[in-house]
Amino acid sequence: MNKCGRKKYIKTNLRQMTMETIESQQDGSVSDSVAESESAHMQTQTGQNSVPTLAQVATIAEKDESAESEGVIDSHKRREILSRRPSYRKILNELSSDVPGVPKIEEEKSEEEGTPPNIATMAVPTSIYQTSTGQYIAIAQGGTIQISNPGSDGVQGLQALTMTNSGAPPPGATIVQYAAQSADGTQQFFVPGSQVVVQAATGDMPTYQIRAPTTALPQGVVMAASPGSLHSPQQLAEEATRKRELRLMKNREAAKECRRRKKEYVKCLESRVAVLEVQNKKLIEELETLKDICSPKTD
DNA sequence: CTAGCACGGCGTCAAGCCTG
DNA sequence: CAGGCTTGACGCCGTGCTAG
Repeated sequence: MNKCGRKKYIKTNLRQMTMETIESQQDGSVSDSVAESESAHMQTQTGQNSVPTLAQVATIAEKDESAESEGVIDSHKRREILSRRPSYRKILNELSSDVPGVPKIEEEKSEEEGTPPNIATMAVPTSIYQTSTGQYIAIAQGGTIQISNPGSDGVQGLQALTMTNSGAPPPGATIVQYAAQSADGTQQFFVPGSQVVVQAATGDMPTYQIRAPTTALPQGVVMAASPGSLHSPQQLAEEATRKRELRLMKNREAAKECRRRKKEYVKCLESRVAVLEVQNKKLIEELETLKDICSPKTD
């Protein structure tokens, strides 16, 4: 087994091993909502997609281990076996609803982070962005853009703009009318994910690049200013590339978030294991005490 | 010092799930 | 049902540790 394979094997079985540990802790009297919720999900999924039960997965995993030691791995088969566990967020949230003290994974907090609380109370925006000059841009429902300057005692300098295509915009044809002037003379508009859309150098058609706000290095994403007017094969190819880059960027962020949730989930399970081990130990001691009481030695 | 190993993180793909 | 979201799997890379 090469190192990568070993690593992947460990990673693949980490969750399953954790679940087996917990399941061994679970003995009817001591409820374990993690295992319950997971097995519940398993059962629902088994009905739909023939996902094996925990025992089946364990058995198959053992077979996998032996097969892998021989260097024969059917990754596709393993994918099928291990595919589609319930999401960490779902499990943890169910766990937190069952067991007080278990932290919940927030739904989506990326946009709330870094946004002053007083911004949220001034309107009902669908999105809030921050410009390079520290201003906040709130895009309200209906396409109205509100621009504000954060002051020491609240929000100042509220401005409102409308998007040129507000109303019934064609898909993907949003035109930003507000931009901030950056140090290098380009105009920037901030988008979610701590990145900026920068107006690129002049050409036949205005283009935009997605950059990190602190650096001037483009990430190779070129956005057409008016996708609705694409006709030539080159433009179509650029649009396809742009869509792909956007998808990759989103998936990159999603993968990061997923890993963060996974780590949180594993931490939660580990702490739960620790609690249950203590609980189990206490129960065993109690059982021994009761045994001694019920069957005193006859000397 | 260096090769080898273990481990963690990241980007990407693919497939299932969820939701409007 | 289409499109977005979620997550397992895989390959790659960087880092730290250790034996030679």
